[in-house]
Amino acid sequence: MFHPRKTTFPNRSNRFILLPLQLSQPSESTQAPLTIKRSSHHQAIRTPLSPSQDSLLHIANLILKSKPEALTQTLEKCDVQWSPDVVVQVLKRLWNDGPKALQFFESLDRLPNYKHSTSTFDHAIDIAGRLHDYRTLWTLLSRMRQRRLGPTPKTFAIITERYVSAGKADRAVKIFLSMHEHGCPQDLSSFNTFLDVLCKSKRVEMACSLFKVFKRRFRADTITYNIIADGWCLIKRTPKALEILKEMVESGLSPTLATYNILLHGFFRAGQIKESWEFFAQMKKRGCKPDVVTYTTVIHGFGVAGEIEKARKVFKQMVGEGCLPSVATYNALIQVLCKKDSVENAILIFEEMLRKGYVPNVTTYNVVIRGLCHASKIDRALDFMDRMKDDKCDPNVQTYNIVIRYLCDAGEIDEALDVFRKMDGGSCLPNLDTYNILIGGMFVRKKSEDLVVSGKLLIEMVDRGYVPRKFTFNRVVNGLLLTGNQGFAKEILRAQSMHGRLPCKFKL
DNA sequence: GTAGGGTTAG
Repeated sequence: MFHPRKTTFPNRSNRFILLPLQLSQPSESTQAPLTIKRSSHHQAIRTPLSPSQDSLLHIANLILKSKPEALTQTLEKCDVQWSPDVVVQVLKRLWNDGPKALQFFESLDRLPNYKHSTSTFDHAIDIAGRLHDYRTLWTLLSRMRQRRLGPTPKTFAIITERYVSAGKADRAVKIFLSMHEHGCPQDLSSFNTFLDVLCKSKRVEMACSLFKVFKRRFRADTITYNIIADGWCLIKRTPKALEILKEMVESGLSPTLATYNILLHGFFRAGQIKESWEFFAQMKKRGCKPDVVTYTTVIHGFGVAGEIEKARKVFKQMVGEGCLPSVATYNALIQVLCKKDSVENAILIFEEMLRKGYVPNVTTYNVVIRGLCHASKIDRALDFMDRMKDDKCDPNVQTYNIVIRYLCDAGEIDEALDVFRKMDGGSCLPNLDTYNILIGGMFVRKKSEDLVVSGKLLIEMVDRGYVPRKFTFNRVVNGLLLTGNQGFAKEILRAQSMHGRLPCKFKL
């Protein structure tokens, strides 16, 4: 499944706004891509600022609407000084339309005054990998090398992650081990990154064997051991994590606070609540001062286990012990209140965090919105979504997915479609989950017109590089046939044979 | 893009 990588934009809202002003301002002065302003003469006036979100949105929409053959022309006509920074931002906006993003990347190469950078190549390689288009991926890599722009260790982190998440972990190991043949030597940090990629995809056994073979060659450090321990914790095998940490100490490396936080989280994840509590107590007793990550782990862990009072108590305690909660701490508390207490109590905490000067981020809003939807208060959830826009915290694809899912479940299909339409003209393109949720919703009312919409959505998602499951495909085609839409059903089947990407099962 | 906390329900 496709999961967009975390954005690399500075996370403004995660900062505690009572900090001195110069600390809470992300420094943007070092990069100065150009932005567009139109005078009354429709002539572009360029000012040395990054393009505004609005103009990026405008550019992304132009690209989405443009036919592939006209794309270079469209780009020439854009009143933008193309620079790698601007291109990366546009590629991020086109993230959920991989084929378009790659067309955009290619068209730029035909512009006389623009040259791709290491970073734009990395993004294009990432997108090709996500589309499982490995031929394009390796072509891009060799072009990158010809132009002396890489590949860098980051490029290989991207490639190996794409292979692992496509279920090709063995191939990823070979690629990692052959990095040097592509002009990129391995070192400890690329080794650590690769082990982390394997662990995060739950290929912990494989990571561990690789670790055993190469730990001496790469001189495994604390971070290596932490990565492997966290891997075992992720699959709830805390005894294996403890084993690794024992080995770590024997090899002369000292655990850090991160090590303890990993283990603490592991106990909670494995449902070993008693062990978690004892471990947390031991940490404090032995003078290992918990930090905000430790407290957030404990609050979330107790909450998930249904121990709301304990979670609240720890939240109160942390301030007394000289540790201020972060936005993530609030998010953890709000989430567990939604789940195990009530959304009303969660909103009280949300309001408390505002009073104390914290700036909620998109996760905060998503947690509250989900809580409201879950309590069948969809109208209030929609109010919160509007409020996000006012608070300069744009809804992301998850926000839309939550609301669309609950609207479909409640049978409010027209409202769900309304929200969906807002996405396309908006800042965020639908992802695979969005299409699956909405196509499923088109079967709720058993209306012929809904099935036509489901067919259009199916075609659109394929155009954007998503592969529907066989189940989805058959369901839509069958639905169309059963509601007298034979013509459209045939059209979809024809598109299927042309694309060759759709699952092939259905025969007329 | 060398590690640790917060976003889905079933």
